[in-house]
Amino acid sequence: MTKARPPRHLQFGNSTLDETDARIVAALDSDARLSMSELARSVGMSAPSVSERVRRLEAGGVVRGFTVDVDTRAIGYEIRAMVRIRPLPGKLHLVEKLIQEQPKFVECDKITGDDPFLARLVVHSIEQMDDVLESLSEHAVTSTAVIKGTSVKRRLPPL
Amino acid sequence: MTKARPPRHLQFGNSTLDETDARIVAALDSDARLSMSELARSVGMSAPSVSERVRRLEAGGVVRGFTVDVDTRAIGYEIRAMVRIRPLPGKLHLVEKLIQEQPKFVECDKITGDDPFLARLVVHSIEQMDDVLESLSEHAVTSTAVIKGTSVKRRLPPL
DNA sequence: GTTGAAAATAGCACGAA
DNA sequence: TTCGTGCTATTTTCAAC
Repeated sequence: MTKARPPRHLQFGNSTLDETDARIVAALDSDARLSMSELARSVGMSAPSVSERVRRLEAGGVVRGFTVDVDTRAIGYEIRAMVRIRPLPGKLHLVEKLIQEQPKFVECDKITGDDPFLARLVVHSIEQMDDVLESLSEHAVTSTAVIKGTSVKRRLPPL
Repeated sequence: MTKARPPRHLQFGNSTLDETDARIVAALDSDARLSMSELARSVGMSAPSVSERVRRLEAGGVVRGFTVDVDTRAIGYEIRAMVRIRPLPGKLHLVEKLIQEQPKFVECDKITGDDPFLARLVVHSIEQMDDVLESLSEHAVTSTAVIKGTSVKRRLPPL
């Protein structure tokens, strides 16, 4: 009896990608709008094969979708900040809802430690940042660190 | 004398987008692989016009590119964490370099406050997380918060 | 910004390895 | 089961307006 490799459709969920899938994902990460033909050329396969692999990567949950990388500063959001948020006793769910409903919070993770939330905030000005933080002050304590620059731009880990 | 609106090609860099551009960017954010035809239909314009607007959004720096949203858990990175990093005296640049060269740090911002760096880390296991933090311990003090979940998935601020 | 034609591409069925 | 070929429909691109 030969050592069975799990069928491809079960390989997603915890495992690694094969060489070809990794190259496809990496190529799409640098330009998600590549045509299937270009993609196929860059990995040395036919377009239908690549197309099918992308479909499976999406179906398997590895690829959640394709998005645009917008420079928020270019549209007037001059200030970015990371805000740690500690709701007052009994206000955890209320505060989470307030964060979700404030669209200038562009991302928020629930984390371990003293502060349950860590959120990314973009605003047009310091005054506007103060307004947003002020609107939470009744229900939570916040610690804000303004972003001065970027050391590592969002990237994929090793595939 | 009529109140002059700045010409479109100078509008990027600090201003807001017009209604159509905002709809285009929002549509691309939810699916960056939409065809120009579909995009054109959704905003009620011809394909060449939409195509030209997208080209200008890229040239103007509003759109930096198109990326894929990968679920790192689906490829085995079970643990995500936010790590605050405070280099020891004189080691700021060395530490920044170490962060940049560790591909499991998938993002890192330079921030104000006691800890100069705030980095996002993805790892396969707690043991692997410890390895990464250990590799910095000679040059920096770290504070790690494991991500338990997400309150706000990365999204665009109001356009 | 729109239209229309030519080139490129995507999607499908089918056959080969 | 995965990949490649050939077909048709759709899309992209460019020109002219």
